[in-house]
Amino acid sequence: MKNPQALTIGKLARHGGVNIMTIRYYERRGLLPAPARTASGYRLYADDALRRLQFIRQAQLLGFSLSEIQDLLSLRMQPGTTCADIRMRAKEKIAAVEKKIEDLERIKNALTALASACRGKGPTADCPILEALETEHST
Amino acid sequence: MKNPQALTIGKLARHGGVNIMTIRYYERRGLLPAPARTASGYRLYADDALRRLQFIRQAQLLGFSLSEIQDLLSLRMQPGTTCADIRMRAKEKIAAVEKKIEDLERIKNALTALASACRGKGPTADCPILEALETEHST
DNA sequence: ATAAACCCGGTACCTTGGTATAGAGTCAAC
DNA sequence: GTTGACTCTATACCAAGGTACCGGGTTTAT
Repeated sequence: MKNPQALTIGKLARHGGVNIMTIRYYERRGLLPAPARTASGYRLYADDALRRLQFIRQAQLLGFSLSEIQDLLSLRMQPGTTCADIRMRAKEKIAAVEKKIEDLERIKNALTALASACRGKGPTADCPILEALETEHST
Repeated sequence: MKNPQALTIGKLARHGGVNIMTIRYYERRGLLPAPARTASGYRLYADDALRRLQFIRQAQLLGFSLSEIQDLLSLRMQPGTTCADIRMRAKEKIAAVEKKIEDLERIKNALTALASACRGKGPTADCPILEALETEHST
């Protein structure tokens, strides 16, 4: 390991807070480029691999799937891609997140209504929650 | 088919709005009880299977997983289960949904901040969205 | 110099909620 | 009385995002 910034896969994994298998998986998926190898076949990563890993994890935290992240990464590489392209992806994701939030709000309201209709005592035979579940119902 | 209310799997599927395979899958998972069979092995369902199917679908719409639905169903069967037990499941689900909403709100806010930091023109080299993704960041 | 820790590739497995396919048997209608 | 629609079982496959195991080779530390 002559290169001072070269990381073995284990070190990259520890620094990046992921599992070694995850790194190999990302490489298979094309999210991480295939790194240099030692004579014996060990992967050797430069620092940019760590930044790439961070990119992936941050994007995941923001709700992007690995496929979408792949898309973001390849956009970034393609010359001619503009900031606007990236921003569009972000806006699309915002819209998707908003939709998911709305769906969950609807679910929450329906559940809350059911839970408050149930006075919470007695046998299940006449539980309004169970009853409601047995009948069609525009949630 | 002497029984007037007996349904073949195909009819049950159509009435319930699901795929035939889904019904068999629910049976394998234990969500639907194994029905009676004709001499030739065809499944024959009574009307309560349809109600059960509706229960499952409604509960899914409310965000319950199939395992949780299984739990609800077996709770309902157990004598001694009270309305309060059911209500507790509903409240737990409400809390989980609320947490998911909060997570998504956080994601949405982070994405919105990034998108508005990006003026949407120029090359990707200095796109604030991409930059933000490369650095650790308490979302 | 030898044990511990590391790494290799390949493959299989996990969860969730189904869907598809194959090859066979059965039922209803014309 | 045969064609077409239906059903049967068993097994495999899908997305998504990994995780685990295996049998071997390599490095590192003592």
